[in-house]
Amino acid sequence: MPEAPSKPGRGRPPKMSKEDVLDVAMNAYWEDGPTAVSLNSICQRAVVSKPSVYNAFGSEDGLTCAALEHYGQFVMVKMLEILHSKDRFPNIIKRVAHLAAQDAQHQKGCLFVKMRSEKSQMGEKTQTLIAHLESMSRDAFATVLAEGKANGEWAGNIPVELAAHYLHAQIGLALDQRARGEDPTEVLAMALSVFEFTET
Amino acid sequence: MPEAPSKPGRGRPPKMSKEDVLDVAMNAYWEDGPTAVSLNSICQRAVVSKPSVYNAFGSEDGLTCAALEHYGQFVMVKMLEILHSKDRFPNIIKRVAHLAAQDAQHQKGCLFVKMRSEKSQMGEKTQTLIAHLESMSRDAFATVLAEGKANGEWAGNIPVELAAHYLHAQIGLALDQRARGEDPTEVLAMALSVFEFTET
DNA sequence: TTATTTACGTACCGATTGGTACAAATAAAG
DNA sequence: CTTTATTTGTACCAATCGGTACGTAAATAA
Repeated sequence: MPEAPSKPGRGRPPKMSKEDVLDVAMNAYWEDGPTAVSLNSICQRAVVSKPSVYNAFGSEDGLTCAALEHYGQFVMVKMLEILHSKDRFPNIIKRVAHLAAQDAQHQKGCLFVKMRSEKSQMGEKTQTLIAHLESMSRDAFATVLAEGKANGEWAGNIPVELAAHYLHAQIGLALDQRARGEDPTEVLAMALSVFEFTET
Repeated sequence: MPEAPSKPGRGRPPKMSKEDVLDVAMNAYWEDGPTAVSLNSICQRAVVSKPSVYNAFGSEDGLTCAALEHYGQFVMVKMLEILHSKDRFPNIIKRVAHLAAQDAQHQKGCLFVKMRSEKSQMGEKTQTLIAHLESMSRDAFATVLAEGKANGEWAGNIPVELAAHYLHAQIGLALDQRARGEDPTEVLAMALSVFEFTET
């Protein structure tokens, strides 16, 4: 009974672990690309029958959506933690840049970024979750920038909304570059230099 | 006889126009995404039989490769023309940014960028062409930057190689944003400001 | 006319897709 | 033990995928 002991249950005990399947699905989508991985292949990799997956997730959209939620909970949350930490503004920028450009976990890129770039091919629920994660991420960037501006740790000569959009886009670019095998370190540093330099 | 009158031909005259099919394929890949469009659907849209397409292009890889080449010849070339023009450096940057961020032709984004981000799912020949277009584009950026530096129209306080990589990446980001329905104008302007500002 | 060459349309191939019907298996509840 | 509830495994479904075999239409060459 690998699943939660929520109910002693009446029927045959489940052999499948929802968590295991989510791990397998998340990594498969993450590594090979969301549209390149079939539901069938996930069943094979997780050694689980298809009806079990449908019983647990309802549809392919349900599985991809759950896998993306899993990713948000266990991977993206680390970036949000940095953004919500009470560090100095330049340090937060530095730590976020390092996480995106250097951390070994994002060698394959970012599942969210990959799903977003193919969102038109994703299911309905997954598209909704993508939009939700997008606004959540952008809000977190905006908060950091607003605080940095209030504390005088950032010149703030750029509207907070635009700067947040910019930061979000540059981090996404770095993660996209890593997915392609590039090292985004220098390009990202160059992009983020607009927060350290002043106008002429 | 829609095809070139290269040879009076002996057998039955071709009904299919290679150029027409390439136009249809290019726009289909461009609009819906390269991996979202099947060879079958292209045959339907172009009102051409599958054996004709195979006769002309050999395989799906041959078709996608030819479509990307078509795109390079008729769309990407406009960017290269700007880069190779003998304009002043700031003007060239401005014109390139406008082409990527404002031009109506790139409302669907950029086929090259889309194929590159799904290159692992593309055929062998297509992957090779992607790499070729990539280095061609980066070389063009490097040339412009080197000339701008030589003419004193750009501070050049950044290595030309890195600056070219950066420009290439930012233009790609803008085109990716447009494909997602965003307006990249402000973000791109912010990214390119590193060429106009000086260090503190 | 006859033979040859070429491209066409149809109809098919095996593989794979997302999704499901159904019965055996296995537990608790009566 | 019987009933009921639940999950499993197998085996299937129609649709679509990339790719092809094959006979026919339509042109020139002889």
